[in-house]
Amino acid sequence: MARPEARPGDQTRERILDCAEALFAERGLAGTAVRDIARECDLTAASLYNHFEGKQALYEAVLERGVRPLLDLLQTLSAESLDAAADDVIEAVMAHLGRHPRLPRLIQHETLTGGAYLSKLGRSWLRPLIEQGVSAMKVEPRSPWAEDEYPLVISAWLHLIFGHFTMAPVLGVVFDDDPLSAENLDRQTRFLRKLAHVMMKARGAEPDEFDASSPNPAELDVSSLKPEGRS
Amino acid sequence: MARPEARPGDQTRERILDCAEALFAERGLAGTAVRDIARECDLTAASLYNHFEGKQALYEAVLERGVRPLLDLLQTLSAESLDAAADDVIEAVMAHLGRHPRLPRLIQHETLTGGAYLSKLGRSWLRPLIEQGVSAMKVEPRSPWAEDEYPLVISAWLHLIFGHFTMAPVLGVVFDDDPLSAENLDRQTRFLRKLAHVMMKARGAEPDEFDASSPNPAELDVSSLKPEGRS
DNA sequence: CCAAGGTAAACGAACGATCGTTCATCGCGG
DNA sequence: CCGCGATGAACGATCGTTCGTTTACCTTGG
Repeated sequence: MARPEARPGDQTRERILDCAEALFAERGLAGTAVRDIARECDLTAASLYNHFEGKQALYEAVLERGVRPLLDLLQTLSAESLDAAADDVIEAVMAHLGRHPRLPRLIQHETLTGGAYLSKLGRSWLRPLIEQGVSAMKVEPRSPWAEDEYPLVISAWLHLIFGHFTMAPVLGVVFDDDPLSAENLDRQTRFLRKLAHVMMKARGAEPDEFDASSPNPAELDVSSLKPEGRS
Repeated sequence: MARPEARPGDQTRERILDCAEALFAERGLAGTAVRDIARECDLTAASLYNHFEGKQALYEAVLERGVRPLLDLLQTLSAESLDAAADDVIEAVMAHLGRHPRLPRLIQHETLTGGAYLSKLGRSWLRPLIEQGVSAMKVEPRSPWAEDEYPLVISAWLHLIFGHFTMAPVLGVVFDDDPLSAENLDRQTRFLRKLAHVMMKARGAEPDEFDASSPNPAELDVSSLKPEGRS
């Protein structure tokens, strides 16, 4: 049997990654000093260079280690059932992010600062996610959404799920309650499930009142769509 | 005659704020050097200290100048008609942010790094926004949402609108198209208007269909999150 | 009308602190 | 005894900020 934990080096490496992830998620790449990471895991800055080539390499290792499991999770979900119920995806993703609440912040930092890792992030992670979501929507097309709106719907879900984590600090101030507590995460998950039902299963109802079911909404003039004024 | 442009000082000050806003929104506070800001507006770092007390003061001035008009806009909207149609709010906010696309990024940076300005941001800006949204929802209660879900609904709209801007860089990579172009901003605005109709005007319908199929351990104390602090 | 004086703003130079990184050395387990 | 990993010291670069000086313009007294 290969001893699974016989390599203390990797153990140290993992510990460094943990501390770096915490600080990078909180302060971003530029706001985190190598010496701070070292101090956080009872090391010296020089020691980190025995395990990583430099600050940038450490940063990308943190991102890679964080993003990979999420990517795997989504692939697993789509493999099990292509028309995986939105419920299950929401449940699984929220549970995963609840266990790794720093990940959305890491990704949001990288997105905002537009680092070198951003294009890889978009192409190898977000693009398949969106494509997968779009094709899942095509399986069950009875929804108020036109096919060219599917990417917007999936992007909206990205915003809804990630926003709960990236906005958590300021929402915590507003509600005087931590949005990332187990209780509130569960609450948000149930809310998103309900929202999914409202969004997807909504009766076509009277879309005519609002949208003339034009297949090409690009030609509509926004200012002309004033469905109701106060009377 | 008082010459209207007899004060080049304020003009310079405004130019500094412009450059600082651009760099802070792109790289964050820690990632932006005072010398970079100075170079951007053809000045020397030393000159900036004739107009601002320091880097932190400049940063907060940028935030203040950016947030204030948005706050005013929302107050104006709620003043005109308390039950201001969600359509109008979406339209106005998206138009404003489209004209100031750096603002959501500034706020997101501040939220992520949790600077000193965050609590003021939450209390004086986001809190009234959410309270205003919640009370607007109470005016027209025919919607699938329970009253204790109103804060979640408003927060969701925050995520939907801000997300489009903060995620723009990575979404641009995915779709190979700038989400902040006039065309795509218009498209997103129309999408959000439609989503508002789907969310608000949807049949209250059968939540039983949803709750019954839910493997969720019943409804815990959903009323625990405080929609309003006072009691 | 001009000269003297005052003031705000821009600048080059420099400060100490901290940044990421390198390197020679040391300690310790296999 | 060998070798990996932790270390303190030190490097040049860059950070935010300060200082003394210069420049340009406005006011004011004669």
